[in-house]
Amino acid sequence: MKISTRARYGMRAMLDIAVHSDGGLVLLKDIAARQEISKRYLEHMMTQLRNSGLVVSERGASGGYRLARDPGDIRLDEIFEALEGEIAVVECIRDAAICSRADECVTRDLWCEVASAIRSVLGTKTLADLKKRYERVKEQGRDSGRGDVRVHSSTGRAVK
Amino acid sequence: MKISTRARYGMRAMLDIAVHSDGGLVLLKDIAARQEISKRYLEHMMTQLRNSGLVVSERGASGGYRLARDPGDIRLDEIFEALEGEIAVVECIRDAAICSRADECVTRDLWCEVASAIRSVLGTKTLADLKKRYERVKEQGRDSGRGDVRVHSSTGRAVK
DNA sequence: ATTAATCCTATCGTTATGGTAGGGTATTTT
DNA sequence: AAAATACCCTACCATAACGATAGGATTAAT
Repeated sequence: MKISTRARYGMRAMLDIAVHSDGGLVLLKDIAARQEISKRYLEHMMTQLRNSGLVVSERGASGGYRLARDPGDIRLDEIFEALEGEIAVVECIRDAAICSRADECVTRDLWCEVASAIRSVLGTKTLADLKKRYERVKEQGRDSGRGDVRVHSSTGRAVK
Repeated sequence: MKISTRARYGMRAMLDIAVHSDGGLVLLKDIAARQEISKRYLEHMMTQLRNSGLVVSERGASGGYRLARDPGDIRLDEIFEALEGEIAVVECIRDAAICSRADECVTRDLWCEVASAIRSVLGTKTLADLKKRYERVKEQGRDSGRGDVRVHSSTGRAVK
């Protein structure tokens, strides 16, 4: 169970637009450069995001992308599902031959709970929240960059 | 983002063993028949579960499988990870070139939250819980089986 | 020895993933 | 008008994962 690069790159691209658009358009070229993602590959993700109505594009010279809505109005599960498809689906929804089995139903309920749990993380946050977090992290990195790194106990990651 | 058949079948197999072993061994053949899964295919999942120390097997005629531990001592995330691999991993954990970027860290934190959410569903339930649920559902099905089908409000599935 | 069970390994077709590429279309700038 | 710029559409490709099947090897009871 992994998160695809499409979802990761796409999420980063959305954040990048939210951060770098000052009301204007953001260039694919610039997103690709900042995020260190192949421009050609990122195009696909932008297409998916556009088809899902999360960004709008303008063509031609000095075209580019911008968010279709206010960052506070774009939930992260929308971004995720645009790139990754429906969250944690179990296919057996309308397969009566399988779903009539009580034990199958029990495990199916479990998978539904898993899907809900994911949605409750991504569905309660917006791009504005992510942007806020980004700015906080960036700020902290600036005034406490002295080389000492605190490590989070459970994840083993650098923290702060 | 889908849950693989391996995980679904394997979880059902574990539940099947929990339900049908009366202290003794459960035959692969019987699990496969009850769960309507190809015996040959289910073998693979049993191998994974055995290698993860969740079931033990006895070979030879009148061999079979049984749970390695008490059902109450087998967490569902253990089963899941045995079949599906580590939950919602992001690969960039020790890739410093990527992780030194503040914005990447922000999205990475998000994926970690997603993983935690999944773990908090599967890690707080045991096979004994699932078995209990199964028996409750089975019980309800027996004394209210009059052809009318109740539909679950949120999932839209038949409950009964 | 026969039988019945798990075990190991290989194979196979299909789909998904990650990524590249060529050429087309729209728009601005010169 | 033409060049430049930027998005857009479609195809392709290599690899890996997925779902499933199969042959034969072990192990142990009868």
